[in-house]
Amino acid sequence: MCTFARMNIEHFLSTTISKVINELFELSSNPSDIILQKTKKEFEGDFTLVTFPYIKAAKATPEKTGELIGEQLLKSNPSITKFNVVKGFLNFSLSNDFWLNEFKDISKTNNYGIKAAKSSGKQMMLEYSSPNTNKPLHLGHVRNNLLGYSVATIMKTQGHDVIKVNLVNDRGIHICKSMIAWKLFGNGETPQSSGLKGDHLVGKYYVIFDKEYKKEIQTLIDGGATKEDAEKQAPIMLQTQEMLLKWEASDKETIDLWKTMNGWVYDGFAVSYKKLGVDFDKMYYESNTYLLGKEVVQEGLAKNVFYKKENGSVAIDLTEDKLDEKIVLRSDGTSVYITQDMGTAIERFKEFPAITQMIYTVGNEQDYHFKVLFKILEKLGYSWAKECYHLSYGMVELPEGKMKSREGTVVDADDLMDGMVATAKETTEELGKVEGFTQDELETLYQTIGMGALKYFILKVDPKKKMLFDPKESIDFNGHTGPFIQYTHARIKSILRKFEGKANDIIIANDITLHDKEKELIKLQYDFPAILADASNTYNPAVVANYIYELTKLFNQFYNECPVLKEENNTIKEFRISLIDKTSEIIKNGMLCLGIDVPERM
RNA sequence: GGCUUUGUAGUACAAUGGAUAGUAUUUGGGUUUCCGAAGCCUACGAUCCAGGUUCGAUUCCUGGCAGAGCCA
Repeated sequence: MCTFARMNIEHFLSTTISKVINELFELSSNPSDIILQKTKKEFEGDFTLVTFPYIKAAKATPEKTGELIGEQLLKSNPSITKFNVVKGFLNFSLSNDFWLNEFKDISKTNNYGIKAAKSSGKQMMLEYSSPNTNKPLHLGHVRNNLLGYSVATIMKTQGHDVIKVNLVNDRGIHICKSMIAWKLFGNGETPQSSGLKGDHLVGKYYVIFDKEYKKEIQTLIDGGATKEDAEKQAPIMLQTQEMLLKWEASDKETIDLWKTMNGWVYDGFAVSYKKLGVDFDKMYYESNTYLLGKEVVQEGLAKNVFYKKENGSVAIDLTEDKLDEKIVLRSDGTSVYITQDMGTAIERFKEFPAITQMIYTVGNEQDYHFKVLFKILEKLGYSWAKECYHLSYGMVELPEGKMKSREGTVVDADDLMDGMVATAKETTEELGKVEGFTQDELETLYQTIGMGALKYFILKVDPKKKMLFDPKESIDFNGHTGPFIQYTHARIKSILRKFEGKANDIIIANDITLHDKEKELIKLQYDFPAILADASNTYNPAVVANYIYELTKLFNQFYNECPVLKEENNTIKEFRISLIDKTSEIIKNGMLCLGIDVPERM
C-alpha cells in the first residue's frame, strides 16, 4: 500500500472521501470530483477538504458537515488519525508512520522525481534563442535563452526526448546594414585587429549605419526633400538594398564578406552561449530556409485556402477566426516572414516525423504572428498544426521602459554576466569562507554564484509576465535568490561531509516520532514530482524555482530547530542525515532544471 | 482607432474560485563560547476603480482608468 500511496496520496484520499460522502449524503460523486488541497500552515492538518459544496446534500451547517465527514474518515482509514473543522474547511492529518514510510520510499528512490531519459517515448522539438547576426545578445535574449533551455531540461525530467534547435536570422536587410557600414567605415577592422568580440564588432557597425543613415536623411531634408523621400533616397540605404540584391544573386564578393562577418558573430555567440550554459542539438539558418514556403503558397492556392488579389499578391482570409486577412506572398512574388515560417515548420515535421510537439520560444510581441501561423497551417490541412505551441514570454523592461538598441539603452548580455560574476567575487571575498580553494576553483565558484543569481532572478518570474530589471540595483544575493539556495546546498553538503558514514547506507528505523519540521520537509519533498510535471505541462520554470526556494527555506528552519550531527540519539541522527541528503538532491536537481549549478562549498 | 495583454505593501515577485492575501527586499528589534549568520526569529506595510455571477472573487464576466505590445 505504501508504494501505491506514495504515488497517489491525493488519489487514495479522494477515493476514500468520495465513498464516504456518497454513503453519508446519498451522492454519486467520483474521486475526481473531490477537491483536495494542502492544509495551510496556520492550521493543523495535512490535507483539507472544502465542504461548502456538500452542505446542501448534508442539510447541515458547514461545521456539522465537516464533522460528519471527518468522523467517517477516521473510521474508514487507519492512516487518517485526526481532524478538525474550521468553518467550511475539514482539515485532517495522516499518521506519523504514514509520513515516515513515505520518506522511506522517497529516500530509496534515486534522483527522486526525475524519470529516466527518453522513457516517455515522446519526442518534441523546442526552438529558442534565434538571434540576429547583426548585433550582440542583450538582456531580452538572455531571458529567451534561459527560458528555452530550462523548459527543455524540465521536459526531459518527464522522460521526453527534447530536440533543442536554434534558428539563426543570418540574412536580410538588417545584416546588410552592418556589412555596408563596415565596408564604408571599417578600414578593415577585425576582431583580431581591434580585440573586440566578434558580435560586438559587427553590432558596432550596425549602430554606425544608423547614425550615418540619420545624418544623410537630415542632409536631404535640409535640401528640401520630404522625410519620406529622404528615408528612401539616402545613399547608404540605396547601397544597402543593392547589397541585398547582390547577396540574393550570390555575388561572390558580397557572400564572402557576409560569411566573414557572420563568422565573427558566431565566434562571439559561442562565447556568450557557453557563459549562459545553453546548447543546441541542431542549428537552422535563415539563409537556408528563407526560400522555403513558396511551394506551400501554390499548394494553398490549389486547395483554395489562399486566393490571389488584384495586385497579384496572395493572401488568406482569417476573419472568420477573428484574425485579419494575411498576405503570404507579395505582389512582386517575394515572400514574407510567415511564408518561410510555414515552410520551415513543414520541413521540420518531414525531417522529424516522430515529434509530437513543436515549441517556439519567442517574445509575446509575436503573439499575433504565431496565432496566424498556426491557423494557416491548420487550414492547409496539416494535422500537426495543433501540436505547435508558442512559448510566449514577456518583455524585460528597464525602469525607464523598454530597451531600445538605437537609443543605447540595451543591457548587453556579456556585460551583464561579467558584472554578476564580478559581484559574486566581491561578495565571496568579503565573507571570506573560501580557504583551501585553488584559483581555478575560485573562478568556477564566482561563475556559478554570479550566473546562479542572474538565472534565478530571471527564471523565478512567471514567463508570461513582463519583468523589470534595474541595472543600477545589482541583483541580490540574500533572500529569495539563487545564491541563498546555493548557500543552503553547500551547508547541507558540509554536514554530510562531516558525517562519519554514507547517507546511502542508512536504514531508517521504524520508531521515529517526527518533529514538525521533519514532517513538513517530507511533505514538501513528496511534492517534487508533481511540481516537475506541472512545470513541464505549463512550460513554466518559475514553478520549479519557487518550489526549490520553499524547500530551501524550510530546510533552514528545520536546521535551526533540529540538531543533526549533534543529535545524541543515533537513530534520529541517521534519519536526519538521510532527510537532508535527499533535500540536497532535490535542491540540486531542481536547480539543474533552471540551468543553475550548486556548489559543494562556497 | 482596432485587437491582445498586464494592474497585489515603498520596491520586486507568489497565491487549481476558498480560511486571517504569502515571500523577499527596505526599515526597526532580537539571535553566534554550539553542526556554515550568504542563516534563523520578530514587527510595520498591499489586491487600480465601479458593477455583475457565486455560499465564497486577487482569480471569472461587463464597463471605466493606467501601462505595455501588435496591426496599420
